[in-house]
Amino acid sequence: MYNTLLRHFGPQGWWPGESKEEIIIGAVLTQNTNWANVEKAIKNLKRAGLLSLRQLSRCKEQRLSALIRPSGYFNIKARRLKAAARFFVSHPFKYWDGLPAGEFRNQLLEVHGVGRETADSILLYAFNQPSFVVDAYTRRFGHRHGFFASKANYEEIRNFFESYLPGAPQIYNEFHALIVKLGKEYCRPRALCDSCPLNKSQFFLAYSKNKQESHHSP
DNA sequence: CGCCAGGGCCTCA
DNA sequence: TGAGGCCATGGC
Repeated sequence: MYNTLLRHFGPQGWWPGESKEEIIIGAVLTQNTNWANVEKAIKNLKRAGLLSLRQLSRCKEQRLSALIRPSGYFNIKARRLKAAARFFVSHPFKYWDGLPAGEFRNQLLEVHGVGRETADSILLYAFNQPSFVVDAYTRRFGHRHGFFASKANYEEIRNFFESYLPGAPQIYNEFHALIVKLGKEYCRPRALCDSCPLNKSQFFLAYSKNKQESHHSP
């Protein structure tokens, strides 16, 4: 499926940010939010010279929330950005060199506003660590293909992908980005299976046949 | 107008 | 542990 998606859509070139710091900031801003809105907030931050964790840690929360208003949840996200900024000021990037990714992940999860997906996005896209990112698109895509139950928990789903994929960050990076692309164009809330690039794959056909035999809905 | 978008925290069983 | 409420803007 990875190869089919890559062939169909081409390399996605993620993360859409230019620096580690911008990726971390974007990971918080994009929580349950359209990326286009995040870009407006990032542009505001850049113009204000605040696209930096050190600057964010010094900025007043109220000023910050005004700047990131277009990204939605601006009061909540201002607080979360401050927390993430403080975290990386007290534990700079170099601090994590050579430390186990699992420990880094646990520390990230302690930060207010950094949950599993945000932590994994930071690990994978800012630090090139092989942690598979599970988002709403991933759940929808995986559930529709019968990989796991719709109510499967985060770690269960992450483990599913990590156990079937080579543990290379570049693969996790590209696959997640491709799943997002698929989720936006085909695997939408109302699924467009007829034109989906995956409905011609050998795996999909075998799966559909299986489903039919066991009387499940498609 | 309603739906949706690259979640996470808090509360309460 | 997990379900449910809450947070908010902007595009279609």
